[in-house]
Amino acid sequence: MTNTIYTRQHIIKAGATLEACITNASTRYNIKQTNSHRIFHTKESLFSAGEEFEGLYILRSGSAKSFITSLDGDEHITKFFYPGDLLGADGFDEHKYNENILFLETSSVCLVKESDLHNLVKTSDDFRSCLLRSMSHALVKDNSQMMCLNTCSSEQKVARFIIELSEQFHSLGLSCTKLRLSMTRTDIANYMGMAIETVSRILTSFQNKQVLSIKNRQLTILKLDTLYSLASKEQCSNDFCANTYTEKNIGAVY
Amino acid sequence: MTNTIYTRQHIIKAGATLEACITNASTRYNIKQTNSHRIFHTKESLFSAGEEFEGLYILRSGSAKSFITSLDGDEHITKFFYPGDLLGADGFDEHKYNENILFLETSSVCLVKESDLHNLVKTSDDFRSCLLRSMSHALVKDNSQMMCLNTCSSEQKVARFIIELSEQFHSLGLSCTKLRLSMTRTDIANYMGMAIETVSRILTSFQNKQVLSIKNRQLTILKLDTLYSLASKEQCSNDFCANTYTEKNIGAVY
DNA sequence: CGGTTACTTGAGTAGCATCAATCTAGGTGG
DNA sequence: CCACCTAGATTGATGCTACTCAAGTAACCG
Repeated sequence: MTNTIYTRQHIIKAGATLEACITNASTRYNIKQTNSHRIFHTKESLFSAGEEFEGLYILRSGSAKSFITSLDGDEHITKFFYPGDLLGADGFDEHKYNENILFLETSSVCLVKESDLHNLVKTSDDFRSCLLRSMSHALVKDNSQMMCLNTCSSEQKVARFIIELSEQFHSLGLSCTKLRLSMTRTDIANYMGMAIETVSRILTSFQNKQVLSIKNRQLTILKLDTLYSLASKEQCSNDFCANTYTEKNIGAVY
Repeated sequence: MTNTIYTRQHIIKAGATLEACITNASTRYNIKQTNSHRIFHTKESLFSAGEEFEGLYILRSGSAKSFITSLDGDEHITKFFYPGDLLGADGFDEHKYNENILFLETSSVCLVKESDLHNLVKTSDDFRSCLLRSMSHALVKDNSQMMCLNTCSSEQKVARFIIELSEQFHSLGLSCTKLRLSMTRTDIANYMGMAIETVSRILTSFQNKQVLSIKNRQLTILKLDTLYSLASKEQCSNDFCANTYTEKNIGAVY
């Protein structure tokens, strides 16, 4: 049964299910399963924009980032990936990958070759549903990310980023309050469309508010509910935002 | 043969091809074709977020916008649609539509019911490829839109918006220099993440620079190449941006 | 342990949003 | 057919968010 109740984090499930589907369907419909597993290390590349599309990858462990490059050479991070996530779905378009994937830590992936993919889509109802759902979910996430980029203040952006991460970790069965960031501050800033100094300042202000504590890459969320209210729009209008830059001056760490 | 050479605008082709695929495949594989055609008028809604997913729509004529609503009720336009575009692909995710679609003018659509969709994907190689390509292309476009929102100045955003529109029109066989905007300035501002006043000011500045002329919704591009350079990053750094707000004061319309 | 990369903090300012007022066009009803 | 009304668009003045530049500190790696 694939009729699970779908939550906000279900891309993970969909991803996990995808892999299950592959195993199931391969044996059931007697499809020669050629999906290979590989391990990569920090800063290694899975593929780059322009390379021939070979199939989809499922991230099994670790984490990665995808980025595209503008004509003038600067890079923009489009997404961070965690176990269960699908990599390379943008490759169907022109039959070559559209983005670059770099691993943020030691990670393992599993390749589903294009030919297998088509067989699986044809024969397995589960797999077909999973794949469509997974790509569809990516579109949904893109929309909400775009809305955030367009309408959120920097403070809200950082709060949202941390919450998203926390939920992601939670859905993977990890702690949602104690997390290790696998990306740099620069990566976060780039992804969220802000200056690295702003990210740093806001994280410091969150620490001053006792909302979280962060040392290097080790993040502990102290007040999850406050973080949520910082991420929502109404909350911000009066005090919080204004204080981000000035609170040191009025000297208060209540 | 679906192995066309893919250009920037090929989502149109893919959309068009999609429809062709449906017709072909339906007759060839004897699939009961239940896709219905309907006509909508300005400001009418195709579906709203949360409604049960029934299938995909292909826009045949006219134009539409999609938007999502945040918790505090404000709306954010996520995309504009033109003939050939696929509507509702985000519905696979939770089996309900995720966004709202409103038509910007009198338009017609064609529904491909979910059941038909699955049959087509199973039986028709062409249709399957088209669908995957189409969804994949949406992901690619999202990425470039996000990069634009994150890194472009307001001037670049407006320039890019117009160029995108021009290319869209061109790929539809219409003039790429004389176009009628089907959306309001407010819509453009919302989509591009800026204030409506800023959009208006920049359009005025483009007119002063003789790059384009715009009267109400009727836009004529006078210098396409200049527009392209305004949209690229390097160009902006020195003169143009600084002058956007001040050029009137120094009084010059060279 | 020197060199590089990552991060923090401060000061100054530009770009753009906001507020407010005016203008225009399209639609409606008397 | 004209006067009115409302939504859409323009233009100006002002202020704030967040970027840039700059300098210093901390962590990491060979």
